[in-house]
Formats: sequence, C-alpha cells, structure tokens
Amino acid sequence: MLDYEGNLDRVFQALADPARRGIVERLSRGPASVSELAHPLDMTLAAALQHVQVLERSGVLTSRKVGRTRTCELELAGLDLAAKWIASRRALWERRLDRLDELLRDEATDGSDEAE
Amino acid sequence: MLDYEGNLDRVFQALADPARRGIVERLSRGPASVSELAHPLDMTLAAALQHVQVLERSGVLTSRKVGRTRTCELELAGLDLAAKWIASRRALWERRLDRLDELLRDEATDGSDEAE
DNA sequence: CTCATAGTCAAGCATCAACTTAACTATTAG
DNA sequence: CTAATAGTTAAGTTGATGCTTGACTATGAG
Repeated sequence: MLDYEGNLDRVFQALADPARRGIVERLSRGPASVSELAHPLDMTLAAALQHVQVLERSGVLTSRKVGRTRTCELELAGLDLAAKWIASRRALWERRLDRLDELLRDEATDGSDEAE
Repeated sequence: MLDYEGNLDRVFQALADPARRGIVERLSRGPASVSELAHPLDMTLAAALQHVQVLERSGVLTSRKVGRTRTCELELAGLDLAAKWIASRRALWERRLDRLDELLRDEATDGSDEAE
C-alpha cells in the first residue's frame, strides 16, 4: 500500500474534471491517440496532453508512443481504486444500518406485544 | 438527469480531499456533529464546516441542526452516483475486451492450424 | 530535402480551493 | 443573568489547476 491516500487523491481529482471524464468515456470504447482525444474536447493539443498526463499519473490510463503518435488506453487500476474505496465505505454504512435494524427488531420482540 | 455532469464534478471533487474522505469514513460508522468531525482532522471548526458543506452540496451527506449542534449523516446518493459512473465505464471497457477476445478466437479457429 | 503532422515543454495567467482569523448568533449550563 | 459551547459568515492569504501561446523536437509523406 504505497501512498494509498495520495493515490486516492489523484484518482478522484482526475475524475473531477468533465474533460477528463470525457477522455475516460472515449477510452472505454477503445484506445485513441492524444489528437483524437483532444478533438471533441474543443481545446488545444497541449491542454489535452496535460489531461492525459494527469490521468496517467493517477493510474486511469496508460500510453505508449509509436512513431510520432501516442496511443492511450484505459487502465482499470485507477478506476478500481476509487470504486473499491466507495464500495468499502458503503458496506460499512449498510452493515451499521443492518445492526441498527436488528437492534430495533430485538427491542420490539422483547417488549410488550409481538404481532404474529 | 438534472445537471448530471455537474453533480459528478461535485462528488468526485468532494472525494478528492483526504480530509473529506476522512469525514466520510467517520460517518460510515455513524452520525456525528461538526465538532466531532473537526476534532480528528486537526483544523478549525470553520474549516471542518466548509468541508461538511462541500459534502452536503455533492449529496454525500445530509445534516440537521438540533439546538446548537448540527448532526451529519452519510447519504448514499452521492457515493452511488460516482460508483455507478465508474461501473458503467468499466463495463463498457470489459465488454470491448470480450468482443476483442472473441474476434481473436474466431480468427484462430478460422486460420491454418487449430491445436486440439 | 521540405513541409506538415503529432506531440512536448515552459512560461504566464486567471481561477479556484483550502485554510485562517475575527466578528457575530443562537443555545445551554450554572 | 453570565459564560461557555457550537456553529456560521465574511474576508483575506496562499497554493494548486486548467488553459493558452510560442518555441522546439521527432516522424512521415511527397
């Protein structure tokens, strides 16, 4: 667990930008070059590249340069990190609600009247 | 779908901060007052309140004020929004990999030699 | 070789975000 | 009533972000 917190920071931060989520959506349909990613975003290549770099540092994509084009591909590690953190908090919360529910049920059957 | 994109911005942005994730972790174990949330974070009440407000605007928590204390509780809507967005991109990606796999398998059996 | 393409790097700039402090408003305890 | 508690608001500081432009570096096409 190398800098788990920092990685979470980076992934959530990366996904907080609509342009970067747009890149992820595009990549979820298959690999693409930086230019292809830049085009629908209505921004310069330089800006798109910066987004790609942010996503790469956060583990959401990987890229290789072949000739003069850099091809980007989705990497699940980043998304998984975020998904697991969320799932884990959600689980704790629901488990707590279950215990609460159980407790209330117990008190009810322990009390004066119990239906059926 | 009222400003779906904006809501995603807010949720991911909210979770990008370690202090706010700390609040979520605390709340996943049960409700707490703003002071209780502020204490382990080593920051002023005012700062903690600001984090609470960010989380509330993003749908990650709800709060009610009773007397002079404000009690915060986890709200799954925010976490779910983020979780579903991630799950959806992940699903697209995996489906694509499956199709690719299938395609390669077809070409192999269609080709010259097929072992076993 | 010569030009266009695809990307990269480095400033520079306009916001935005995360605090802080200070002043102020209920509540509640004594 | 008087004080302490819990929160709220506003203003200001500092540092991070998202872009842009301009200069420069491969690569690929004619």
